[in-house]
Amino acid sequence: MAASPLAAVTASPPSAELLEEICSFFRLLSEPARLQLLCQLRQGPMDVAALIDITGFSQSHISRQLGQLQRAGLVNCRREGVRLTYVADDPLVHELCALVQSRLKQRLQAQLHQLQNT
Amino acid sequence: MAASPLAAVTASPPSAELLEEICSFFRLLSEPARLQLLCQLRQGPMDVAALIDITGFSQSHISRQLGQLQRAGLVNCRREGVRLTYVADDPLVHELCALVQSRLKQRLQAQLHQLQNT
DNA sequence: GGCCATAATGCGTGTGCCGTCATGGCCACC
DNA sequence: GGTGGCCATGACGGCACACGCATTATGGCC
Repeated sequence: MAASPLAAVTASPPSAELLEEICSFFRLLSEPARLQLLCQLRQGPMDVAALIDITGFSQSHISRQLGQLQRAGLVNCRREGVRLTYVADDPLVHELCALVQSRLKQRLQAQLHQLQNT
Repeated sequence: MAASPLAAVTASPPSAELLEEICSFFRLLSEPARLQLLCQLRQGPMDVAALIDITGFSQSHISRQLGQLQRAGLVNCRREGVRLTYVADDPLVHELCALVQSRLKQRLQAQLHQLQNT
């Protein structure tokens, strides 16, 4: 059963617990700071200092966000001497972003089309 | 250009505006009430009274959430006499949920596997 | 037009989370 | 062992938003 990951969701509304978990996942991605970190780490491994430098956020904030992402399994870290190097090798986030992005794009095009017909 | 929707995201970190928009979209899905509404409407068109009955939320709350979803283009509504019937015929949300769900599942399996090896 | 049901909108409250300051723990190096 | 740089964590302010109550706007029916 449930050979396809689509089946369980398509068939009937998910249970309250599953729904809550899915929401928690989306919530992780709903924060610009976290998504920015993920997108930056997509480029390749980085230590915290570099992330602070790029994003401009405080060190404690970066640390907290990375902690959340790590608990969700979206990033991992390895020690490089005294520094921690974070990696985000999971393609899932970018699949999701790509889907949403194409959606936003097609929506804008539809709005543009409607304006031209007016 | 950008024949594949994956290309733009994979290549380089998205701009701040795009990132913000993507976050806003994820934010819509990060609320259990909204995601529940979307999942219910996936079953088929429904009027507001039915949604109130199923979810147990107040009428004003349902109305607000549906308004947000509608502005994002995730639901539409048609008048059926005095009632409004909402529809959510967009497969995107369920693609996203399915991806996240399979992710959660595989993560739980990994944790289980690790416990068995201990 | 008057009336009723349905949906949308101000308003207030509460809560959860973002973001920073300050502190504490950890590791390498002297 | 002492010291200094790097990261994590407790405490706190502030703000955004979920959620319900009460009210208003809107469309069908007599």
